[in-house]
Amino acid sequence: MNFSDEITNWYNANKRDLPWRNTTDAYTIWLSEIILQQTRVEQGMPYFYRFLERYPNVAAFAAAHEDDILKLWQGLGYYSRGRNMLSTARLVNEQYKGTFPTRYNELIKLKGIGEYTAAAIASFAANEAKAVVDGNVYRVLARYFGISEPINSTKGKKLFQETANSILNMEHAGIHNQAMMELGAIICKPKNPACGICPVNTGCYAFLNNAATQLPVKLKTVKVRERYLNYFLITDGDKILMKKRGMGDIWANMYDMPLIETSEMLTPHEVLQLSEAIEYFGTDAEILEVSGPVKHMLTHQRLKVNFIKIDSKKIKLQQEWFYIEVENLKKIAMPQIIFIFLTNIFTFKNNFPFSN
DNA sequence: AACCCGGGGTA
DNA sequence: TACCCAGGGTT
Repeated sequence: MNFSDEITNWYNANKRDLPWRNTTDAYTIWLSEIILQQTRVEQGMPYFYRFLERYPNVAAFAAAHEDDILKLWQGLGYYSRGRNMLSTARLVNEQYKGTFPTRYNELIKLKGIGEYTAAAIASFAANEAKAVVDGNVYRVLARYFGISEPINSTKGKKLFQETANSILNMEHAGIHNQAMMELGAIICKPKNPACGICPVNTGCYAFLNNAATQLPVKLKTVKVRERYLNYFLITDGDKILMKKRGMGDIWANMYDMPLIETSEMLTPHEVLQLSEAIEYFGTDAEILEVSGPVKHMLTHQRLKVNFIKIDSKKIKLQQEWFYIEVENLKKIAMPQIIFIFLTNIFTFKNNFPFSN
């Protein structure tokens, strides 16, 4: 048996029962693939069910408002995925009459769909002979063939794609792709791979040369930037002052509170003396309570967040600021750290999307 | 080519 | 802490 047959047999006997594997509907597969980008299967699963229930087809998705998509996406991260999906759903609804395309050359044109996702949808929905290369596949190929070219270099990406193409089962591309990824997820894991029970270990470079820990090779990790965020908790009766974030930074178009970012850690008192703070709140703002700094790690940013509850008689409402009933906070999409903070403060019920 | 975009699990 | 996860977009 060749490589593809070996892993396919293994896959058929050992695969996980995942909901998006029981359909050839391109919309459903698209939904699952976007949700699973840089996201663990277990983490994405509840979101997949919730999105499919709320938006069972392209037309339903296309009719949604961005606020609704972001709210449903809350907690999953990489929120541009949700915004791009809405854009793509609307385009498909118009130009493809609500029928999601299944050809690679059509899919690759759509916003939020790159080489991996186009190959995944095309092969799963229509069995088109396109090889997927995701994090799992990089690992399997690097180890099996002993490829030490970095997976995140231009040269490496090309080489790995060509290698994946060369072993693709042209008649059963969908199953082949699933098997490649499943092998990477279940056997050929990043740490402590289960080489002893791997169906292709007898031909594996890394197994034969005890090199699994050295492969794949990945170029330098990006530096982590430190940011200091000072959020202001301002209430008026049962209302709280919130704002909508703009584009061009983390959490685009989501909601948080009035914010002053500083280049270093300042005390709440020092923050209130900044000209920006005086413009917002005047010179007589009173600090009622302080919480923080709360550390929040993103992939490339280390956030240190202070929450400052103030009482000010002279708040100058800014463009995107507004008061909202605390009861209605559960309806708007917030970054996780804001959601957790406000939940702890107010314990507003129905902690949608997920309280666990 | 380099950088940006989240949140959570794991060793 | 460092690395990874069914990556893609922008500059």
